[in-house]
Amino acid sequence: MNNIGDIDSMWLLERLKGLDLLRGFGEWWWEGAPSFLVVCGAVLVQNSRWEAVQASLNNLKTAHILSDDDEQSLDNLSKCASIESFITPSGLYRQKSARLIAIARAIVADFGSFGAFRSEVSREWLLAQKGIGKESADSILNYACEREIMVVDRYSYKLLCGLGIEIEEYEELQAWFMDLGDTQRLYGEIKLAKIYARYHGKIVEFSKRKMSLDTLIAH
DNA sequence: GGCCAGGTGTAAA
DNA sequence: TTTACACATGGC
Repeated sequence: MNNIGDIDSMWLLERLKGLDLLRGFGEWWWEGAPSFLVVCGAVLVQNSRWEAVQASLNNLKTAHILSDDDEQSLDNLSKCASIESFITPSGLYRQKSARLIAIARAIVADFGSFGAFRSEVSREWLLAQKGIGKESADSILNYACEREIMVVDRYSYKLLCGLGIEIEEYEELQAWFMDLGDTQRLYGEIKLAKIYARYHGKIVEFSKRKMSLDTLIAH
């Protein structure tokens, strides 16, 4: 088991520090975030593809359940009996429907509004909701609540595995990448929360395309 | 046809 | 604490 103190890891870290995360290849995820859509997307994307999630979200918008108005969307969803028929494209639709509605109702019950939820919610509260695990919780905290926490996922894990560094434990993997993201503070005016968001997105985009580390660094 | 996708919860050993 | 399995559609 390698760790951040190993020579190979340090070598990698030094090279990745030179990576310009804010330019070149890759897109900003969740343009328009922070939004209640992030909460919905975080659940819908579980074991699914983003393209499928967009189809589900579009169905919910067409049905006038979700819109650009976060408070209205939260209110609408909390009053739904089921959204199964709208979210079939992204799979696991029965449990995702029940869990998303339950989450919306819990937000209303415990915070009263999406705005209050955004500023007051804790990681512990999120993890206590059925259907929200570590990755979904961190996605919501970073993308919807703009907290300084970085999401790690299957791709983050596989990227490091491909380099001979195997870190299975979520928080340990997260700490590894957050150390790296923290070196990007050199971008000054960009908030660290934004840097983490960009970094996670970029890692996924590159990993999906099976690009090498050299390609990642070159872009 | 088989495997995988920006996971999570539950049950059993 | 670890492992196995269900959940379900859609792309390649």
